[in-house]
Amino acid sequence: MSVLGKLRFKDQAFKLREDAILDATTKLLAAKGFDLITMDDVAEEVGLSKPSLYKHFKSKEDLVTEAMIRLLDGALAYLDELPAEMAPVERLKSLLEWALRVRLAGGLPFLPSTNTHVRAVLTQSLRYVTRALKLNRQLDAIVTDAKRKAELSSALPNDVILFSYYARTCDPAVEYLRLFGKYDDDAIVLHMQVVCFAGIGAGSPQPRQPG
Amino acid sequence: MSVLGKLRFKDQAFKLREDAILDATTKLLAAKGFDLITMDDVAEEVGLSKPSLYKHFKSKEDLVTEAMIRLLDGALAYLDELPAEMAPVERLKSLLEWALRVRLAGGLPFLPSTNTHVRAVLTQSLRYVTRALKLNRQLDAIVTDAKRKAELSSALPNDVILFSYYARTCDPAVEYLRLFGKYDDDAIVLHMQVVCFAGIGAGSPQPRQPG
DNA sequence: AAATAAAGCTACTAATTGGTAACATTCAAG
DNA sequence: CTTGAATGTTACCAATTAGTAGCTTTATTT
Repeated sequence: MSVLGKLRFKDQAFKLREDAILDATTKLLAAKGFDLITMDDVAEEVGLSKPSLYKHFKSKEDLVTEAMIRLLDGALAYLDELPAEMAPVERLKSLLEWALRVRLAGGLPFLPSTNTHVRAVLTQSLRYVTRALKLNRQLDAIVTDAKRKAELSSALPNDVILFSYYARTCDPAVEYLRLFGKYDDDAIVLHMQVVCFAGIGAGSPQPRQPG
Repeated sequence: MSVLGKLRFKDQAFKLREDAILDATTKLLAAKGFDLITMDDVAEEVGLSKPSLYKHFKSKEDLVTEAMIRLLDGALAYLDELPAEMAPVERLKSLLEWALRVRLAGGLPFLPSTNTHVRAVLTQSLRYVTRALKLNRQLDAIVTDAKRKAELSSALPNDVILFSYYARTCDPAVEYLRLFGKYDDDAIVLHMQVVCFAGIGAGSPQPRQPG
């Protein structure tokens, strides 16, 4: 094992620890939300002392921002890996399903929904904003394509569709159905897809078979 | 002016102060959220010292619970005053419009959407839970009626419809469209109604003319 | 083995927050 | 006018939290 190998091992250990911290942060953000999560919580969840976290992240805000950046990267990667021949509306449905399943597994939506404080923090990060704009551009293009193919409502402006779509990825109805309903994850995802694309009004629901 | 009149005047002053406190609380809850709102904030907004708030409410939780109860009472009252001959789906649309306009005016949705901490606090109050269940029963009956009249999707279970409906009353897309779009309140309400009842997919939108 | 560097922790600091004690002011009763 | 009650405030308390100083432990280098 060469010196280079040893250095890599140490770097790997550092990275592993960093990922463990980010995992714990994501889990706690989903459970408690940004305003109630504490660095003590994260430290305890990882199994380190609080000051040790500051070897990896310079502040709580830095930590949360990096966790959210990782989520956005996940969504961008997911979009990238969808088959090129997939119809635009199917892309949107697939990403929505992915996001909902992440949430049902205890994860976070890839965009913060309502917390103005989080938003203020995140928009201070160029790395975060760059990714969010990239994702938005890609989804906007997909929406435009889907409209052209009569897959999405042409009566709704793109930004209305996009913001509503984002809101469906973090729809609180998911938690309520989980807590108070009798549905498994597949059923919840299916219903949420219907609600997103066909609404709750009378019409022809367009269910997508769960993957 | 009789002694009784004086007592009533004092009671009125007390009630006026209490309403001012609740107004301030509602405004701050909408702006900062439950976890970031402080009693100092409320006191400053009202123009009293913090300890004075405790003459009216025994804790921060009591204050917030009463503010939310007042909102629920508002929603129940609004439902009550709708014309008896109004179609069920129109009732739902009317209440959604009311809720959205309240929010666009700086107010709060009548049900908390995602904050588990708020929910835990509110469910400790019998007065709150009683009202929430009452509203839910009324809306469930309306949904059942609307389904019978083929106004709502019969493919979606009632609770899916209801939780989605509640989520639309606090849809974060409203804030985003307000912040980043070029829409006035009427347009936002109209779009949100379409998104709620017809979804974002291709179909026949069922716009309701803004009142 | 000794010295140095890196990693990790205990103990601490400053600031904030919900709520209270004690004091001050205003109002009402005698 | 004096006294007591009611209302309101300043100052304070205890607990919590982000972040840091200084100490300890572990790993690496000489």
